[in-house]
Amino acid sequence: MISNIQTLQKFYTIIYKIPAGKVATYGQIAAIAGYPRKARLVGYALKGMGERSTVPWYRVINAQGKISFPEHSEHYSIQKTILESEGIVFSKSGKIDLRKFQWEGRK
DNA sequence: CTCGTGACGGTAT
DNA sequence: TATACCGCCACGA
Repeated sequence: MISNIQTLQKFYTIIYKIPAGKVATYGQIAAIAGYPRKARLVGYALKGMGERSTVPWYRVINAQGKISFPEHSEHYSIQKTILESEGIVFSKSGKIDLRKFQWEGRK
């Protein structure tokens, strides 16, 4: 957990804005929140939130266009399934084409 | 206080 | 395209 509640709220608020059918990267969320180069904080924020949270964490992926979980883990399959149900397409190598699906978010 | 560890990312090779 | 490194930084042992 991150002690700075303000920062957490900022991250969550931004993530809530990602529309279905689009994805954003950890670094992108951090940058929009005003914390460029602090992508890891976003990962920590999501890791620390409970299962019951309604934050669409599954719409956040890494800058390589891939899911940041081991390919055979439970989390991985859940995230991939949800994203595909929203229209996101995965390539053979498990990558998402950010040119097509990345959310062009702004503050 | 030091160290290892990440739901990360940019650069170099 | 694939590794390897390094910067970054909250946390916990």
